[in-house]
Amino acid sequence: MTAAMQLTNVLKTLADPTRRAVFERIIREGEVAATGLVQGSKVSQPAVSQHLRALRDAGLVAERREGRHIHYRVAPKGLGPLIDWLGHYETFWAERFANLEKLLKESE
Amino acid sequence: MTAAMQLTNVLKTLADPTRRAVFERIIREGEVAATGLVQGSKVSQPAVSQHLRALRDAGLVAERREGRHIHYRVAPKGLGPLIDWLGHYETFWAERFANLEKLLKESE
DNA sequence: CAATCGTATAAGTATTCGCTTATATATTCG
DNA sequence: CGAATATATAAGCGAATACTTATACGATTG
Repeated sequence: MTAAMQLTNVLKTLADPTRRAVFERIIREGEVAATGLVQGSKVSQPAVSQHLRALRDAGLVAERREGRHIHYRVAPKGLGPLIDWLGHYETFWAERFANLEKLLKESE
Repeated sequence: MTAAMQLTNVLKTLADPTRRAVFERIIREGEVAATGLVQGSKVSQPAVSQHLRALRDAGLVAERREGRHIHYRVAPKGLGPLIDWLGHYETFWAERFANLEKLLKESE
């Protein structure tokens, strides 16, 4: 799998708002079982399960089985393709947009 | 339009490899007419035109008319929603993944 | 073992997407 | 004005997407 394909996967996976909401909840809660993610979600359990699979396939989350429960956590390396891509073009934006580092600081 | 919706637009727009390739060419070439982008593209002129519209609608490129030609250039602010989103969750990743700034430096 | 709980998969469907060909809308040139 | 150039829009189509309900699988419990 090329870097471009990985980036495409990450972008496609994060582009869906429902799936991104699941991802953000995992970020905030640290480690959550799928049940916990279904609670408070607008969509059904299978839909959440499908989103979790997509997130895992994209390398954005990892799972840990504990009895009947499967706990999901963020796999920060999954964002690597996105970070790399932004960094790769940073020099082109720097000329007219300061630079990404500065932006990251300002956005906090 | 909420911030989440803008982010969704940016992610969706960049998620298509053909469209992202158009965007990357605009980045590299600085300012290009649509004709130049059609040359060397795998897809037809209308397809390129549709991608350019999507990029403009997402705020990722700006255009400047000059006679019959329309020159496209990157609108760096268009990446704002993406940068902001990454920055917003930076603190959550920092614990286990150093921080985005460091990553950006390393990725050069 | 049987019932139950947590999660995944299967199958079907409506919507969205990216592409094509054909046509329309500027803008310039002779 | 009429022809040519640069770009956009229209219409249609096949593939992908995100959801649903129904069912299967895996692990625990009584």
